[in-house]
Amino acid sequence: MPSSFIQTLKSLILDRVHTLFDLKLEDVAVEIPPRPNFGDLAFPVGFELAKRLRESTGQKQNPRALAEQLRTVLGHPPGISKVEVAGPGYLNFFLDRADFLLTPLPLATPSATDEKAIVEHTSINPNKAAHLGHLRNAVLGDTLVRLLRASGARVEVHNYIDNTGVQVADVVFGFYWLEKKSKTEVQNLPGRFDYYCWDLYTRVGDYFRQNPEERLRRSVSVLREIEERYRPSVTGLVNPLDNEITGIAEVVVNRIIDCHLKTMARLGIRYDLLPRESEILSGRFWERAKELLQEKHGLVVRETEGRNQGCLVMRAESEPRDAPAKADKTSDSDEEYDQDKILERSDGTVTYTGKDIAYHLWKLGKLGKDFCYAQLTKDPDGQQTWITSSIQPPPGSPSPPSFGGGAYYLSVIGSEQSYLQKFVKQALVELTHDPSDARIAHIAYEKVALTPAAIAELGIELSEEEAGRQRIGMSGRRGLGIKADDLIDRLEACAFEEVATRHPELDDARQRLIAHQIGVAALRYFLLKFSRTTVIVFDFKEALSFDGETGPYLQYSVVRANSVLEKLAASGLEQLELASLPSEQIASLLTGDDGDELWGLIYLGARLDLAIEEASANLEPAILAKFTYQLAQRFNLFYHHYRILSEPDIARRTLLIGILKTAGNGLARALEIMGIEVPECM
RNA sequence: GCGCCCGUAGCUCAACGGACAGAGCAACGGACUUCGGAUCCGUAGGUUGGAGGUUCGAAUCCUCUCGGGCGCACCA
Repeated sequence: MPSSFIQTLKSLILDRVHTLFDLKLEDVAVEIPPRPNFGDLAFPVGFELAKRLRESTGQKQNPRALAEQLRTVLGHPPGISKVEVAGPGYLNFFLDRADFLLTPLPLATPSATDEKAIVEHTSINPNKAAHLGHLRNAVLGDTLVRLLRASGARVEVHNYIDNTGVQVADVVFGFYWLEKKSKTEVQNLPGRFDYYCWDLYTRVGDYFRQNPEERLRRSVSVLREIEERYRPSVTGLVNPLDNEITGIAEVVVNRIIDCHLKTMARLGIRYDLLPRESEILSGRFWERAKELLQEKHGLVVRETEGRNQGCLVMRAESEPRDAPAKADKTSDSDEEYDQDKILERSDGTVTYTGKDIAYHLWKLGKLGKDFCYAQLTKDPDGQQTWITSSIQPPPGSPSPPSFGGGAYYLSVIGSEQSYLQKFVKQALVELTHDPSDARIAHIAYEKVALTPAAIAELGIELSEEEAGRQRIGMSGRRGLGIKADDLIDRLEACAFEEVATRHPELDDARQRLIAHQIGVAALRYFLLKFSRTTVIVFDFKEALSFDGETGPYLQYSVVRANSVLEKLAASGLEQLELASLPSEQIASLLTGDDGDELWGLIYLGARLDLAIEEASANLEPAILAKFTYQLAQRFNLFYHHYRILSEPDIARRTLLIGILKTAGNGLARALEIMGIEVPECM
């Protein structure tokens, strides 16, 4: 694999440092200088050298003088026009602009391997409509997938379905006891099923707040019943549909999954596999995982006394493994917490953490078990989505691809679950003997919150305490949130209004397509521009805006570039290949103030690969989002500053067109990774 | 009590330990007889919550402190 241009320069510097100062540095820092007159690549190597030489010789050295010494032995690296020493000890490299434009040097190289990555995202409880908080998860996850694929990785996308949890049980309780509906009635309920469940779920929550004893008697029994159905017994599996309660659960889950997939498809988000929790139970994944865990001495313990008596627990890292549970744990007061994590309850059932460990072992191909699969959907473009199944597929069914067995995995899960995920990761790292635990990652992100004002706008009442707070997190449990489809509808409606007035000549279908593309761009960029650790405080005005730092602004830039190219093609103007120009001519056009400005755009566009690399390495799509916006700004400046079609000088015009194409292509590529389409016009 | 995240312009957010802390929004003032103004330019706005420390260099790392969020279930 060819190493990147930056890597080559680094090696050169390290080599010269070695011969000149007899010093072996492992690496040397590189940065993009803050101002163009500082060159294109800066190495603050003088400082590092001074420090290291002082450590080894005890003598103080001048960083700038050291950089100067280094400069004299660098020679003339290919692609570099000059090297300057600047500031208190920087080594600044100036790229050969014309050469670079004609044959761009690779600033970053894709870290392509043949290994399979498994990315899990979305994973919404299948009992209600998706809200904006869920969209943040899905858009982050989907963009990570696209980002990894852009760096050449093989990625398998999972959307985990917790079809046996309390949330589903609560809605089943609502249908069965509050509404007295039959399985068939639930199946045939007309209208938006996910919206119906959204309201029902809220009503169930209210009901349980008023009748707490009902929760214990009814809902928990529903939960147990659902779990029982999927737990293999000596008589084998029971068909869940045979029973009214589990039948309702099955219907709810299937109908909601269908809604969620449709919602996500609007944003261009798809999945390869939907692993269901029921199959983790019926496939006895936990039993196998438990065996593996117990083979590791001291990793898990069956408590014989204390508050966790009878449970299988995993010791917190902070506590010594072999130590018995603290004696005073029975007398724990309210303010003292037990750090250990229960994996198996005293009644023998497994907790979420236990199931998650088993599931993730399977993801890495370390469980020694597999699911059965059924094809769920097949799109016209051939893309298939599969779902796990409790039964062997009938003969003649399409055979599934090989799922699981990834070299590593990334799970997009809210940061409020960090504590839990720490245990999952700890278990996984121990069981897989993989010291590179960075590749088993919980991608934590913060929630989308609402202001009390926005909640009031939704017509939801708050307690006095909450109304005084600055922001309140979305909660499906309380029906507190912006429903995903509502927001997408609103965005598309706003965009449609604009498109219809700007382009009355287009037919309705095309107007709607463009409005859809713009709405999705606004939403996806809005969710991506914040770094993962930032709590997004939702603001209608900001989210519905198409001006400034928004997705539509990015699209508009590409549309402008495309429009110039169309006009150019139609104009019959004489066109030359950029490569046909003498490089001295290009060089002179890229000199001076004008040249600096043009070069700035060329060089920024070339750094897209660096941004992609950085975003992948940090698993932070916001890095790419911010970069793309910067590139679009720069492009718009260029667009405004230079008339391309009316440029009389053909050499200059050729250069401008070349730059426009490069920048436009770069922007389009970045948008593709963010899942944003380029409309035909805007 | 313990753990994690966050305090940067009026508001919302950026800034691999590097050179003078940058954008958008809001405000105000401008832009060629348009390759489309969903654009561009300018003005104004900052002791990076506070105090110490490490470093040639700190918004960034360490300690303390103040303020906010989230966790710490035989729920997920």
